[in-house]
Amino acid sequence: MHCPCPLTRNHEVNPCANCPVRHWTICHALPNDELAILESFKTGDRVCEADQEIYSQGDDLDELYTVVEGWIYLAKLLEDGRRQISQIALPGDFIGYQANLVRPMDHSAHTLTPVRLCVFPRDKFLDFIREHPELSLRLTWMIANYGELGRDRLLSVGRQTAVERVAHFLLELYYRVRLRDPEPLGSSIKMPLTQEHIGDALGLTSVHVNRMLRELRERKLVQVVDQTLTIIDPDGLADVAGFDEDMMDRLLDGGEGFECRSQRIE
Amino acid sequence: MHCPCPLTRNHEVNPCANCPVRHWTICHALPNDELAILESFKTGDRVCEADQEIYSQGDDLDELYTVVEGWIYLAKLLEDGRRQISQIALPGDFIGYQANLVRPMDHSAHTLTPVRLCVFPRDKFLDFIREHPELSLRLTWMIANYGELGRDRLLSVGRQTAVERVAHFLLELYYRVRLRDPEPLGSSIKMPLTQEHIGDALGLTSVHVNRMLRELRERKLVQVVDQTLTIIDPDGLADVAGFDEDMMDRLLDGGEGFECRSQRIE
DNA sequence: CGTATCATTGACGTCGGTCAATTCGTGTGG
DNA sequence: CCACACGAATTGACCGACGTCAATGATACG
Repeated sequence: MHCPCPLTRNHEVNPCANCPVRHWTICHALPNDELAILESFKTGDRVCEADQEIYSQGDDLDELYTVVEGWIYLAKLLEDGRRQISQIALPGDFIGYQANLVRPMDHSAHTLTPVRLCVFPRDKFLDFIREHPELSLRLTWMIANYGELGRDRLLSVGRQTAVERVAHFLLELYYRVRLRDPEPLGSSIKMPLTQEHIGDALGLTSVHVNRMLRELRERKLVQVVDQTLTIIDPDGLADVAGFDEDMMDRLLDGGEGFECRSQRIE
Repeated sequence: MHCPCPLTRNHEVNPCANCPVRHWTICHALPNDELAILESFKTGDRVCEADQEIYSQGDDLDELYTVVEGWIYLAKLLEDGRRQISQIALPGDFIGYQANLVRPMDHSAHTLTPVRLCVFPRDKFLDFIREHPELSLRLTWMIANYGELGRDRLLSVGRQTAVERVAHFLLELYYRVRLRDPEPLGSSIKMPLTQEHIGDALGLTSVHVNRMLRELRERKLVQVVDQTLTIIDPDGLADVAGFDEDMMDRLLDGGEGFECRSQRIE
């Protein structure tokens, strides 16, 4: 099974060298002159509309994706329909990966906006990775990173109050977007999420998310209007969110160095 | 900084070939005749008492550990002391790893019982891994697995009721222990956790955990007495916990095959 | 024995959920 | 151009799951 969206194979149109997310994803591990390695491994591109299921919990997926453009949410469902959003995937994120690649997917991926995906064949992936240690380390970096974000969220959902959770969530999103697009034009970003999405990410109902957003607005910390998130008072918000320095550093660490290199220098 | 427990360097005492967790941890990736690779990389063993901090949130750790014996919990703290346990680490688990190995630890590790750790040097770790692709893939498998367990817990904490959470937690623990020690002697395991630990793992108070344990006991599903967990009705419990087949499979997947091999066979 | 830790239980309070009504914006068809 | 439908946001009234506080046992330990 794979995403039903149309696949384009013309790599010429989007050579990896021009890829907008090159440095936010796995490919960052490759120097310019080795980019061809991934370019030849890549299957092609898929373009999906907003509000579409890329894969569903239970699917036997045969691809892996890098998000090139657009927003996606990853979610797990209980049998009666209760939903937990486990991650908001942004450009550069690598999705569809699981510890065991031959098992059915343990979560779903759903587009929030029109999306462009870079597609890799699943069955050859580990063999491919095995031959390229730098890619392997970079992959591990990314997977470990997603694990950390997940546990940050767990702390938030398990031990923070509703206002704190919402504040935390919005700040995290804000910095993740900013990392990818560091234009200093105001402190606003486009955020294509409904209050129900936010609730499903935080273990709250949309009604209560609404109340918390009102509170944050009245306290002049943050504003969400018309799918636009504006951070009015970053410090005040960080305060409510329980964001410490280290959390901030970790969020803004794109794995630049990235560890296998910075480690060498030590 | 490293764990203050005494370090023994006499590898002769515990050669890797006799290691009890050999097949539950990274080392599983190595065939017998290559075990020496890890044996020479290993720093030594550390033995810690119960109720001791192996490393703390904020520490600059210079080691990495495989749990050889004993139980450990990993936790994150908010500034005011609220605590979220993010993982119960059992023999075979690899702890201390983070996406960025040179950053201060984003969580703490605390022993629940006396513990024996297999110690690796942190600063040489990635260089070491880079040279051994099979280890690298196995590491990625483990890290990805921890991520999945974390997101399973997130679903539970975010979207399940208190009874469901407790049921889920106990079942997960039970199967994780059984995977390592598949003796069929009754359906009991030793579980060195207080009700407060369980609460901190599930976003509940110990008082409420107590009430839920009572309910589960009265419903004849499970019993916790004197640090011993007894599963009375596995199916009934799985029902309450919202455990599906796939979840079970995933829990019982030690990465045997493990994917890079089973993938080849496909 | 005195102290400490954990388990257990009851009384009561509150945070966040449920239900429902209203508004608003957008798109769509007549 | 207007009528209508639809989804999302917003708000109020009310409720219940879980937290808080406190008392009581039970067990271990020095």
